[in-house]
Amino acid sequence: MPGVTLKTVAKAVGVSPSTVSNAYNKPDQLSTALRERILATARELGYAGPDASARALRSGKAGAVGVLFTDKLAYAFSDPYAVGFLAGLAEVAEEFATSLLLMPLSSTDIAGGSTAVQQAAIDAAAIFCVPGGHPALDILANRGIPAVSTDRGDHPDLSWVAIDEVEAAAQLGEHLARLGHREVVVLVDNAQAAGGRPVELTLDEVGYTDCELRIRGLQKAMPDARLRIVSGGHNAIASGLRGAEFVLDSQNRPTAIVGLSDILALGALEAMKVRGLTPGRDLSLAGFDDIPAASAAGLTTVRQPIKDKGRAVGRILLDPASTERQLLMPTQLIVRSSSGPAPKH
Amino acid sequence: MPGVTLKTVAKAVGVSPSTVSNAYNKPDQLSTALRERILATARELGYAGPDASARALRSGKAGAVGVLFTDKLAYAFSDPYAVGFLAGLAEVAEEFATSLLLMPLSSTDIAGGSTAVQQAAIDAAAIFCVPGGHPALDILANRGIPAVSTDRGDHPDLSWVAIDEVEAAAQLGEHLARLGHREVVVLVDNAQAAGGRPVELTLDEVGYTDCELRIRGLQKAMPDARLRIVSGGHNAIASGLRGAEFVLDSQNRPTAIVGLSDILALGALEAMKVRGLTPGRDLSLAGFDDIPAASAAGLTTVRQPIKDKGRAVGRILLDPASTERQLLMPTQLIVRSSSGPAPKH
DNA sequence: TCGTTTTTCTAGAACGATTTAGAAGAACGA
DNA sequence: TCGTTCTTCTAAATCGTTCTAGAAAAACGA
Repeated sequence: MPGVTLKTVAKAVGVSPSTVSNAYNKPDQLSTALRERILATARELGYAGPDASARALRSGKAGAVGVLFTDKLAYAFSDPYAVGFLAGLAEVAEEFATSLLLMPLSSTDIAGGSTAVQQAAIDAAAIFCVPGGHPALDILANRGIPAVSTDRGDHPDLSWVAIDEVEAAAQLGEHLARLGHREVVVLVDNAQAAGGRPVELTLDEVGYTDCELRIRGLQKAMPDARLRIVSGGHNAIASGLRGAEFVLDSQNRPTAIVGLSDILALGALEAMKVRGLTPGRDLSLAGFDDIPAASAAGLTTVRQPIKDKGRAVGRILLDPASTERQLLMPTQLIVRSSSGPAPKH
Repeated sequence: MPGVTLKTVAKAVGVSPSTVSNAYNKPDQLSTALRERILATARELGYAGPDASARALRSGKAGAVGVLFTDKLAYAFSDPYAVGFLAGLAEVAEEFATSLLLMPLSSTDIAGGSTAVQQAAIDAAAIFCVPGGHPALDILANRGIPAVSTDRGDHPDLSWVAIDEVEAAAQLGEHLARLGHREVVVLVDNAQAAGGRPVELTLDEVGYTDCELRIRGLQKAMPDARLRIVSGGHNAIASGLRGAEFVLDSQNRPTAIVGLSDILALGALEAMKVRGLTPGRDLSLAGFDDIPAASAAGLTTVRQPIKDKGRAVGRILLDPASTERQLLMPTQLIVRSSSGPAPKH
């Protein structure tokens, strides 16, 4: 068994371990000749450089920021919105030669303490659409790991990069109200419905803070409308489809459906297609996020600068020069063909 | 300065550090009463559980697998194909409560030794479309980290999950040959052209093993055709656009363009649109991968089961029960409207 | 020439846990 | 009652670095 360590190399060259360490980390602390000799010997011995864990332990820097995602990791990748965030974050991470640690958020065994959030060797964390009271957040706080969330939290000292959810949703609500919609169904991401059949929820049951705020925004802008909240499962096309089916095949059809993400709205769009309903004429449909597919589908939606959001989170986390701790990003209502006047009856 | 460690807790409870460690890791090694007492005291002191780096150092397990991506990380997220791979991999990682470490592949400072690949605390690595002789691969090998590649390597003992690149491309080549195409341009991902103007390359200059193999496959199936290799930059829509512009605006237009990824082909599609060219009639266009957008665009392409590829890589890396080390995945030629008979002149 | 600064290198103590081997006491069967 | 087997807990070594303080040698200024 070899087990070539820094010590091995040091002995082979005939210097102290500190010197070998310096050869790797502080090249200006030793003569070039010696450094070359050390590096050469290291190569010869098959030494792959300082061990990552040991270095992390001693120096206190892991060289990675953690990313905490809603729900299952696999789901995150099926939403271009989440991917866009990641792309922005990755851009900054790359700039600072930092890795991104994607941690699964499995809720089992939290008490025992062997979740990824606890195991993870990270210097900081980006929190993407994680519901307010999630235990993982407490764990992070406990570990003293600086974190930036994509939702405005309750604590005034928490960092975030977010949008004004209420206002953004209100813009959309006004648009729909002006078009005469009074019967509206809001499609949300919800774990309860993940198993099989869609469920109708109350505002309290919604869970995600941002979803709740968006619904409040809609309510604010459409005081005369009846809002129903429905979920067909996690944030995925199929969930939107199921949720919309449930609604469209029921007795009291709404005149408008709002997906709280474009992905959900696109699922609803499929359900409409199957039933021969034309969006914007027979029924209005709107989404949230403005992912690329939304424009192709002619979906009315609320655009958020998601990649910028990712970049901003990255900057706060990694750039010492960045002093901003809380950032409100702009949103924009994008009206397309999927929304139109409510049909008279 | 607090610095609550395992020792602190041990002292507070009045037991040895080992016992506290066991309370977290081996609950059956101590009485339930004591364990509860330890956990309670830990909570009280604000101890967040065993330090990740220290644990990783001592136990030799980091609880994370690294992911090595072509080019810039940010680029990876703009290709649904890469994202699909990640989704499959994440699914398995989640199952094994393992995190995913996305490492930037910046090529600077390789000699010095402070690249992410060296810094990273990982147990294994997934290698996605990294060119054959890349230094990062040597580093991994040196560190003794088990790795699985998405390309068949040269070494017989390297693990991989791949497709038969030559055969897959040959299928497409036959299709085009049958349609009478003799003048073909192949669009490839290439760093040389990243700066600005598109370049025409020889087969030797292509670099990525899989790209090279695909071109060979095309050549094999179209022995009578003249193949030109062109790149407009990295793997992105804009590069495909630039590459196609270069080709379409030149003297000798081809009758068919093959993008070695759908993303590149979609870029070419845009260039065609601008010029009023109808795909499949004025000029044939084909891609590779079959990403979701390809079907929407009517793009002829070669489908690979990318999510399965990710899952398979994950299994080999994480599942001790998996014995398979080398896996060939099936591919399928998907003919859509973007390819048609070569126009006579 | 002699003190002073700079360069180059080293000793030894952390960093915060896990592991191995084994001690002390309780429980057990005869 | 005595030996044996569990159960419960501990002491000490170890993982592979980096860091702090400082020593030895070289270079410098006057």
